[in-house]
Amino acid sequence: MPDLATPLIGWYRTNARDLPWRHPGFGAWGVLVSEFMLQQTQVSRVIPRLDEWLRRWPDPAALAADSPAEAVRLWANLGYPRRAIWLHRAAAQIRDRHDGVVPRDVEALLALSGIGDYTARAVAVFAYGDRHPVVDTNTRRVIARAVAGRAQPGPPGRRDLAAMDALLPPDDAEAAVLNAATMELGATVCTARAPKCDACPIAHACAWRAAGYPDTGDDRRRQARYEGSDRQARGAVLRRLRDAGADGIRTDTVLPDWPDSHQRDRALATLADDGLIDLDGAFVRLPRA
DNA sequence: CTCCAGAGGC
DNA sequence: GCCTCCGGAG
Repeated sequence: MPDLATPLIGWYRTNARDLPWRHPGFGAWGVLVSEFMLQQTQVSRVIPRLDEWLRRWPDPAALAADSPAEAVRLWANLGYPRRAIWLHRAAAQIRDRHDGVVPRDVEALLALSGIGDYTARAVAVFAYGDRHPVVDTNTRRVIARAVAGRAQPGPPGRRDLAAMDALLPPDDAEAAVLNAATMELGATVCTARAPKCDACPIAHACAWRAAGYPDTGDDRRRQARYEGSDRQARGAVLRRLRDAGADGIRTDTVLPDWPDSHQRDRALATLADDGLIDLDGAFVRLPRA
């Protein structure tokens, strides 16, 4: 296999975007919060929310000492608000298990709520400089094309970690840069829709290009329609409660004109299950604890 | 419409 | 393996 690491690392040195979490001394807590926010959410939408969070909660103990309700409020419109609850729980776990210090060990990170294969390794690598494969949707697409010669990656799986691990240089610091560089290439050059192969530092070694850009089919799942979905109903309930006071509102005044009353009730039940709201008799509110 | 620095439950 | 979970940008 041709060496992809050297040209990718060289390209990254001069083409990386200037993002807050890449600044030296940003800190493991900042990296952790940014990675939670970046799960399925674009960089441009994360940056302002991240700044607000870190000014209000500069360390895990500060977040853990505040209420889940405030975490959900400041999460605002980032989407997937369970992440705000999980991050609040993770902050309490860090306080209780790790003396308030974001752990460095991947297994310890994986044991925190809301942290999976991607986020655990992203923290260990980008905050602490250790050597692990970090695989996100960008990395999966770059490997699918450059290495496997396919237009799109298959379903995510364990093999993705092994594939990235095989590309990592032995040196910890260089491996960390390659992880970041591969993600960056996928985000800015080897994009899903219109890849800019003319600007690609590994075009000469790309298996997909060498094969003539075959359309290898697309075995990805299609995402469900949002309009009319339970997710839309849940989002509407939470928006209503974020705007309400700490005491919440009467349950029968939540989305009174929602077209499907069963769907509205289902949204309330599943939000309560997720710990995103408290159903307290005739009242509903964001969770105080 | 698709895509996005995924995770967790089953 | 399968599915759900948000919301904005392109």
